[in-house]
Amino acid sequence: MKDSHVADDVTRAAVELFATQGYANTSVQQIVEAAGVTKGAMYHYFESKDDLLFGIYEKLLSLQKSRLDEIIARGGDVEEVLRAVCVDVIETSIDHMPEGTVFFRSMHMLSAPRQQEVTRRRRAYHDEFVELIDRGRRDGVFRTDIPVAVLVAHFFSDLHYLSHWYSPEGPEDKTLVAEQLTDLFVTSIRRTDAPA
Amino acid sequence: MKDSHVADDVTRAAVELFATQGYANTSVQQIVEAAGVTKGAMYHYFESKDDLLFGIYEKLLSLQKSRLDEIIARGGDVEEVLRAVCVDVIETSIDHMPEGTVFFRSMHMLSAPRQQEVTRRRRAYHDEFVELIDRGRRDGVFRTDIPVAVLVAHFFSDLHYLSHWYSPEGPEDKTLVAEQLTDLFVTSIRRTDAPA
DNA sequence: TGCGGGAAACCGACTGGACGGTATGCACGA
DNA sequence: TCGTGCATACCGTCCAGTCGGTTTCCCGCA
Repeated sequence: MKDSHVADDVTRAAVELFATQGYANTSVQQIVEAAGVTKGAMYHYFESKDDLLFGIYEKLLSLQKSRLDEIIARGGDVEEVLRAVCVDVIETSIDHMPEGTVFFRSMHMLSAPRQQEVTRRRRAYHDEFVELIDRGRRDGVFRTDIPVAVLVAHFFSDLHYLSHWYSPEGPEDKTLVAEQLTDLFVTSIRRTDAPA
Repeated sequence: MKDSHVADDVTRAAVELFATQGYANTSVQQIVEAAGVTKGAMYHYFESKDDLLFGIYEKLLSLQKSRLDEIIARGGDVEEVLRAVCVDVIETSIDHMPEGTVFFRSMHMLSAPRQQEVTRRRRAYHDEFVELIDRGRRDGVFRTDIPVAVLVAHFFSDLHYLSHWYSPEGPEDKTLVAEQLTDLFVTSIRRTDAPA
C-alpha cells in the first residue's frame, strides 16, 4: 500500500462501504466503482481485499496510540490525565466512526496473522491504559475493590458501542458526549471510602 | 422453524460456528456436518441461512425481554429494581455469550426487513429501560445532568463488550462480574448533589 | 395383526451465479 | 525501449439453494 490518489480514493470508498454493508457483503467490484477506478488499478496498489481492511486498522491504531502517548507524556495529576485520555479517544473515535464500525465488526474477517498483529497493537494501548489506572490506585484515587480488567473493559465498552447509537447528525454534541461518558466512567471508578 | 432434534442440533452448531468464524465465513455445509445432518434435512426446517441467523436472535430477544418484564413486574424501590435488571441481563448475556457474539457481529448480515424486526424488538427493551431510569430521575435518585440516551448507551455498551473480554474459563466469576459492572453503572448515574 | 397408501422427513448430486484474483496488453513518459 | 501505471477480459473456486428421488412414519381398514 503506497501513496497515490488511487490508493486514497479506494481506501475511502472501502471504509464507507465496509461500514454500511459489512466486509463480506462488499465486493471488490463495488469498491472500485465507488472509488471511480478499475480493479487493475486497485490491485496495483493493494495485494488483496484483506490488505484493504488491514490498512484501515493500521491507520486508526497508529493514530490513537500516538495520541495516547502524547497525552501521557505531558504528565500531570493522574485523574486529569485519565480524563484527557478518555475524552480524546472518544472524540477521535467519533471523528473516525466508520473506521471504528468496521474495526469492531469485521476484525474476525482478517487473516489469522493480521488479526494477531491488530491484537498486539491493541494490547499495547490497553496496557498503557491499565498502567494509568494502576497509578491512580496506588495514589489512593481510584477504587481497588474491582479488578482492573473489569474497570478497563467498562471504559473500552463505551468506545465500542459509540457507533451503535451516536450519530454526528443527532442532537448530541461530540465534545459534550465525550465529557459526559468520561465523567460517568471516572465517577464510577473513583475511590469514595477511606483506604482499608 | 419448528421443533425437532434436527432443528435444535443445527441451531446449536450454527451458533457455535457463527460465533467463532463469523456468519459469512461459515458455509451451510459446515453447519450441517457439525450438526451431523444433511443439507436436505436442514432446508426442510429452515428456509435459508438467513433464517438460521434470525432464529438465534429471536430466541435471545424473547428470553431477555421476558426476564425484564418479570423483574419490573415484581416492583419495588427504583434503584433495587434497576440493579436487579442489570445484574440479570449481564448474567443472561454471559450464559448466552456465543449468541451475543453473533448478535453484535452479524446483525448487519440479516435481510433488511428482518434487521428492522430485530431493531424493533430491541427498542422495546430499550424503552422499558429508559422508563425505569426516568422514574429514578423523577424520584430524585438519578442524575439529570446527562441525557438519558447517554446513560442508557453507557450501560448497554457493557453488554456489547462482554464477549470481547469476558471468558467463562477465566478467573472472573460470572455473578461477581455482573455485580461489579452493575455497581459501576449505578454509582455513576446516582445523583450526588442536592436537587437544583 | 397385517396391509395399503399417503404424507412428512430426509438425502445428496447438481446448478447457476457471484466474486476474488490474475494474465495480458497498451499508453506514455523518461 | 524500457518500466510504470493502469485497463479489461477471463479463470477457478466456492457456495446457497434446488430438486428428483428414497425412506420412515402413521393411520384407517380388513
